[in-house]
Amino acid sequence: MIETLHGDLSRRERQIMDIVYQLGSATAADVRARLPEAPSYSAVRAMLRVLEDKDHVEHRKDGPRYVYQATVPVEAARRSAINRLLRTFFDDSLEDAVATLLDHRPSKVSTEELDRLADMIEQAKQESR
Amino acid sequence: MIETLHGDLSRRERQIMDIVYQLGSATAADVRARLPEAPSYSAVRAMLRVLEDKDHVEHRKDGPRYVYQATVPVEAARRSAINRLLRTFFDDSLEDAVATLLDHRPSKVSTEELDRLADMIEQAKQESR
DNA sequence: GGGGACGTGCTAAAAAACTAGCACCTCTCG
DNA sequence: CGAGAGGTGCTAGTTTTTTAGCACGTCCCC
Repeated sequence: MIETLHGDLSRRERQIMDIVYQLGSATAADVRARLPEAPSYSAVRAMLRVLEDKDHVEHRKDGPRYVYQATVPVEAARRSAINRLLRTFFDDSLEDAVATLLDHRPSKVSTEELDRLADMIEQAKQESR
Repeated sequence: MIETLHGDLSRRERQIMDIVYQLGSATAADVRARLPEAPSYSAVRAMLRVLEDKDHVEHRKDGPRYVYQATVPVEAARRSAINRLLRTFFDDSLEDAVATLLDHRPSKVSTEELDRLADMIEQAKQESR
């Protein structure tokens, strides 16, 4: 059975986890700065504590302050997120997903980038042989 | 400013929207059948009504029953979801995302599929010229 | 035609999420 | 040293989400 990592997070919790993953590690202030319609600082801390309770993040001390990071390594979280995306929006079709990706940000996809993508695919072919 | 479509959904609402997008259209019973730790049928209906209030879904009648579907077309939702994924987990790097995709499901990526992907990239190159 | 299966709308209440505020701790630097 | 700036834990309250149940409508078919 496919279990969606992070599938049971509340709205705020999800927003916070996104930020934590994006930043790699973050203090309560970092998180608050990026939170849409940011609540009180105190509220952010409380939620980080809850997330720690639920084992979604952990903290280390940096001087007086806590620096949080996800307990689940970013690679695993990526996979889970991709799985969800593919399943929800692309009927599990890798091809369709890549098509949308390419189609999606034409300005940002440079020729060099396309070359590297082509290389990656070529290499995947070699490996599957 | 980047606005994350569906970024303000509650936990259940998000789960339901995922199902609605996945199925294309769905009745309350359909949704309930796929909902993790499914609540009562009645609860599901209530939440669909709330989602309709918020304009995230709309319904049409099929005989006696309501068939729901997302108001935001699936293409737009895809883009939004992809944006979020790239930003959160791949530092907006298309390349890294594709790399993870390829790496991700080796068994399911057939040679034929790789060929088609290569074609797509080739075509993107042409167009960017 | 009428009973059952399966719909719906609505309401009220339990549960979860979200929030602010207070008391206290810990660094920094004049 | 000894404020002050900026940390933290906790607790209590509000708001939102999530839920079940009831009253009623509609279709099907025996």
